[in-house]
Amino acid sequence: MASRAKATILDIAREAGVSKSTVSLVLQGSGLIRPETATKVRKAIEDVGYVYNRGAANLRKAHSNVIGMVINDLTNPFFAELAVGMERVFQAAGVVPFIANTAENPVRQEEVLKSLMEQGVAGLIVSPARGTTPGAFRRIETVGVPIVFAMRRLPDSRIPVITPDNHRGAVLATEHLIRKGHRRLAFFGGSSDLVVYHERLGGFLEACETLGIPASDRLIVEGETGRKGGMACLETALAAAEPPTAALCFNDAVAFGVMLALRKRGLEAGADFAVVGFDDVAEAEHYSPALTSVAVDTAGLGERAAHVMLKMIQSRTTRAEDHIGAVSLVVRESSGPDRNSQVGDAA
Amino acid sequence: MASRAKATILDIAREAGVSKSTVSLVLQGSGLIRPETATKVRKAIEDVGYVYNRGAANLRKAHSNVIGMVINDLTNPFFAELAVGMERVFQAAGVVPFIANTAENPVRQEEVLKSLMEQGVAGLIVSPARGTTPGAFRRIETVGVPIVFAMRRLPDSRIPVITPDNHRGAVLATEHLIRKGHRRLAFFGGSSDLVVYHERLGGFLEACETLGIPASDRLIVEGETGRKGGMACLETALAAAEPPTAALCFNDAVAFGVMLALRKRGLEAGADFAVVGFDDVAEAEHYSPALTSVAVDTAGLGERAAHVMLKMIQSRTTRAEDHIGAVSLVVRESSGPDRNSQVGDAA
DNA sequence: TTGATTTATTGGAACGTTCCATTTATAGCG
DNA sequence: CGCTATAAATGGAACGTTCCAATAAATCAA
Repeated sequence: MASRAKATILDIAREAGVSKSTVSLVLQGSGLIRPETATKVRKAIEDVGYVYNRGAANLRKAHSNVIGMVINDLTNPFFAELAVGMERVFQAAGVVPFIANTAENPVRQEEVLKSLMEQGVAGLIVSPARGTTPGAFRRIETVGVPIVFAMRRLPDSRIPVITPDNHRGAVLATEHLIRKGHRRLAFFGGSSDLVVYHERLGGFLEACETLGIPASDRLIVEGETGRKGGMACLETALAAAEPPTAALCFNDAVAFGVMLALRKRGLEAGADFAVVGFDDVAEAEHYSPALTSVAVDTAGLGERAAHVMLKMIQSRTTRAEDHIGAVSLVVRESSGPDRNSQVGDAA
Repeated sequence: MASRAKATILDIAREAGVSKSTVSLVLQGSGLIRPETATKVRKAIEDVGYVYNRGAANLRKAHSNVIGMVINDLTNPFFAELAVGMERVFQAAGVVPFIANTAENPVRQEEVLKSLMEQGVAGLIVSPARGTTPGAFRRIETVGVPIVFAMRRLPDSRIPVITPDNHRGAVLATEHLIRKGHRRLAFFGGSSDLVVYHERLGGFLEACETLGIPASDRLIVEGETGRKGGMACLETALAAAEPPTAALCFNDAVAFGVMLALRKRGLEAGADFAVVGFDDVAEAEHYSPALTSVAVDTAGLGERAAHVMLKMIQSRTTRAEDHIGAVSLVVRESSGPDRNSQVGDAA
């Protein structure tokens, strides 16, 4: 069964008693070949244990069927969900997505992108690593391979972006807290080298402004974007002279950290301190107390990104519109009313 | 800067005034070329916006630098951690891992494997989807591409496996529960089409046997391997005439589900019902109550798998030893003593 | 029958690399 | 100087496909 050297189209041709061209046609499912011949060829393919060499094929065809997904943190369930959404639509389109992880490391990202390009991908969907330099994608752009950014954008680049409406999400969440009677609010986590950070913080500030929370009653604590960062933020905040009674967190991971730190101090999220997260990962619903969070329809954004990519490939363009996904606030237990206030209306 | 058609080695040669062979040598970092020439060539490479065509190169070289990681469920943080461990060692070896998700779907797995093979991967690390047919990898084996299984094995295959010591882990966990005074024990979640299931269940049963828990006091509830499955298991168990007071769960996800269901009934894990998980995902430590679990050193297993793979590639063999990773029980809050028993010693 | 048309099949050049066997230039030695 | 040894650069064949143009075989119209 298993011949030593790997079988090629010529081996199949010999085995089936036809020409290599015929085999190639069969491989591509051309309707030009007589059904009986096709069957004969297919049998030969099976017999010699052939595996198609896409590299060789691409040498002639120029258009490959693989696209690269470059993700900055696979261990964040958020990005895994995003990947899953994309896969769904790519699979249907007969495109194979290869995922690569950059672990939030620009150098690693550079390597990964290089490798993907060398492999001849038809397109790239990227959630850029923090600290990506503005020129990191210029090379790829000039070559003409379509790129779309997912979830994160770079300061000023012409590359299309698929992202949730961060500003609006933050506004919704902040309004919710204020309506619950909170008057001293904090924004926890994230750092200003991320564009998303400015968008979310911007929404927070705007809502404060609109609903009359003076700057002196707002506390902004930058920090890491994981659980640890959230814990640190809470400690910092509670050490303040007039500590806040509620916080909007940069993302759910930070929120989980905050809740953890509260519990360590014998306080409970919701009753003693209101916490709102961002992203609404699956875990949020199952936490205790369940986390109020801004739902961004992660898988949906993934699908959208994939669609945009397919369209770009098809129309051989490198430009596309940005897409800002709708968001909604999912109110759960972690965002109770201010215990000292008598307002607390329903959502 | 950006020429229309994509630049090849010949364009560089023309630009730099050398032959294509020289360019090729430079590309491979050969020491045979004069440093000044190399510099000249490198400049030309930059100028024409060249991207290396690995497909064409592999046509001659036969050995590629990419390996495929095929993972059955990316959204399970457990597998993401595994992937991260692998990436660490591959990166150091100059190998690029491409990750593909099968979403626990054998058909999808088939497609993904085919694609990876066509791409000419040097090796494959696979955590097979549930329901994988025994013959699914025969094709790849006969071609001679090295495969290693991670975390899961197939009923009888000669493919090397990297897996934690599931049996021992289950024994440790079960002994722990019995020492805490529990006498009616349950095993929750998983199903018998998974080899892991039999290993873990086997450890559970052995420990029960050894420490004198009669079969009549053991309850085995199969179920899905996620949160939902865990919730269902608990309901089933509590409906029994003589419900168990403690459970070893197939994995942490099931355990989280059980804890959730307990909370819904106003019970607390640890105080009212002991719960032990398996895998010790990062989340376990941060849950409330913190989950007692069998730690399997996920990232370590990933690294090990990657090392085995590299060795196989290097020695062009398709065989390697299995590797059973050490496990340890991490005792946290979710596994309290039986409230009706007076035993409850320390770990 | 002949020529035109359709249906199946085929040879060969091209794709962008690598690598062997050569060639050319440079240096070393007596 | 001539000769060999070493260093640097090069041409050409090969890798496994695709696809165009060409051929061969079968069918049809007149």
